[in-house]
Amino acid sequence: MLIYNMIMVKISKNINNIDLSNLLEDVSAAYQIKDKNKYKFQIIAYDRAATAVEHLSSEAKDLYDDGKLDEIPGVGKSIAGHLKEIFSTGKSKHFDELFKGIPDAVFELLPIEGVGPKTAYQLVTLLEIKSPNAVSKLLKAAEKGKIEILEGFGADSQESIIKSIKEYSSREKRHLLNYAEEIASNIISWMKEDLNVREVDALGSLRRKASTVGDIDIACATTKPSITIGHFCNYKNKSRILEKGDKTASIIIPGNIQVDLMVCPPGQYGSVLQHFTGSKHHNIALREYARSLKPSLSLSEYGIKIVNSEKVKEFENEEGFYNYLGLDWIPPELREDSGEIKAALDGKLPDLINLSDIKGDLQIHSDFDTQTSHDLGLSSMTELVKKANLLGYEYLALTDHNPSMGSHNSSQIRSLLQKRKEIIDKVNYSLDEKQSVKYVFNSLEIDILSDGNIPITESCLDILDFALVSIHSSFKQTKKEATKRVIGALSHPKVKIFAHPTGRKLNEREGIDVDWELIFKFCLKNHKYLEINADPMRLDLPDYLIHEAVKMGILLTTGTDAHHADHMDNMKYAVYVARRGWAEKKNIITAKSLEEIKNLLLK
DNA sequence: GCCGTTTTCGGCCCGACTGTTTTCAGTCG
Repeated sequence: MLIYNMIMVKISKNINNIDLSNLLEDVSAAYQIKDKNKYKFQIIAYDRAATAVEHLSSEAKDLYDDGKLDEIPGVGKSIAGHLKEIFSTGKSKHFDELFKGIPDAVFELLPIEGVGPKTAYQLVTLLEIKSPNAVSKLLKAAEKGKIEILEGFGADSQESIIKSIKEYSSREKRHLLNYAEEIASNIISWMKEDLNVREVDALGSLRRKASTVGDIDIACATTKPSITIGHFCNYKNKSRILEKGDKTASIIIPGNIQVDLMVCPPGQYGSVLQHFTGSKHHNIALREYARSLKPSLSLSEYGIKIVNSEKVKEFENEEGFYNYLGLDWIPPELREDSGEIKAALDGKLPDLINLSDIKGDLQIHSDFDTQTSHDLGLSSMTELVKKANLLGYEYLALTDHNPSMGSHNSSQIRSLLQKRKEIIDKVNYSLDEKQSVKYVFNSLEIDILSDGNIPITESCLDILDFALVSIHSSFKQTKKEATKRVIGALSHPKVKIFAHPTGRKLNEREGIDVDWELIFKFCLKNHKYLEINADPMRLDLPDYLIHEAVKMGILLTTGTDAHHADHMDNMKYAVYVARRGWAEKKNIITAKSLEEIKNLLLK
């Protein structure tokens, strides 16, 4: 959480969406401190605007430059006016007035779990905590026992503040999807040992297959709720119990990972699944839709009821829940409030791609030594083909990195690639009727240099069936430079695929800043394909860009970027992201047959 | 302050849990 003055310093240069979203959250917090009831709807409005800005697929500053600020859903005339004032003058009179009388330290405390605006304000004023370093000052005060003697606080709340601050400072980043899946599967196995448990599922962002997962959510249908909650709290690997009630419980496991459990009788499992899968925004939109029906309906984890009535209709499964609202069942990956409710109402939900549709893997690294500056693969071409057969693929592409430019001249590169081609040809000759694999593409993953050139001559490119290009350096170029760079590299006729397009690494670095609309148009016109990289650390293209690409009719490919035969099992992660981007079988070239894909890649 | 398959006015998602309280406010998801 940034404080207003710190943001103001940045504004004169370039304020990004995260800063802006934090600012709007601070405005909401300020209203909550001033008068929660009086400003009830302003609070809702600013919270929504904050979320909307956070989830924008383009920078708010760019929208401002184009005069499109008030096109953001949830940002109306008033808020757009304040933002315009900030973008043009560096400050907002209205916000200045609002923040008057609220110490900066208050906003510093808001990220602490369990400390909201009111509590933060109480603590800061009663203990006279000053910015900066308000969090560590609060911790010191707590450890000296200064909180428990304050009115409205006690020993328990003091203890929980201490624990929260310690967790907050050592708080792990969000977890990668594959790691979260592993943790969840251990806990699900544990829950199945309780014989009262009828159903158990991982929910929340994990069930929606988001790229990163914060808390792990689990739901259980059980005949004996209290026993099941107790069993959960006895999980052998827990660090501590965060809370334990009749219907929910939360524990912390090593690594500071929070696991939440919700239990219910089997007859309510459908509504519990729905509720706990979220997303929060999907649920809010769904409830608003339900309220707009006649008669007006109210949704909760217990089921559906007519507003102001008592009787709740229960659902054993989710299909029943959605159908009761006149909607098709919505796959969890789509539940982000990005048009899925309207589509479900109109019977126009996409027929999402499945892992079983995938017929090949178009990014794999072998152990052939291309004398590259990047990592070599660890498995031989034969091992990789064997694995592809196990997966039932029709084809795969060997896409080793290009030879390093510093230590090779053009003719050395040429002879290296010629030798490699002969080996791949032999592998192709060795394929027979008994194998599912019919063809191994001779390809290469080539660096895009910072000026948009590639370190391979046209005559070397001719040795290949086709090439991938990707960015491994100079991530901080301006949007204009980077866009030109990418289009330059994609312009070679042999180059067909733009691999891990943003170059992001989850929890490590942001991707490049480019004009995606321009690049998408170029790909569409020139028959270039955007990769969905399955490496759990990349998942690149990201889901929201896939959605944009799908809407434009651009074809995408999937590749695991495997550097070992075992990594080829990661294809499911590419499919998850593709589904989150509304991709159908027809949008993905690796769902096409060998003959079809040859037409796309070799022409 | 936002917004429209009910609306340009009159609504605005829903409930669990905790701590400090004697009936509820704050926080969270």
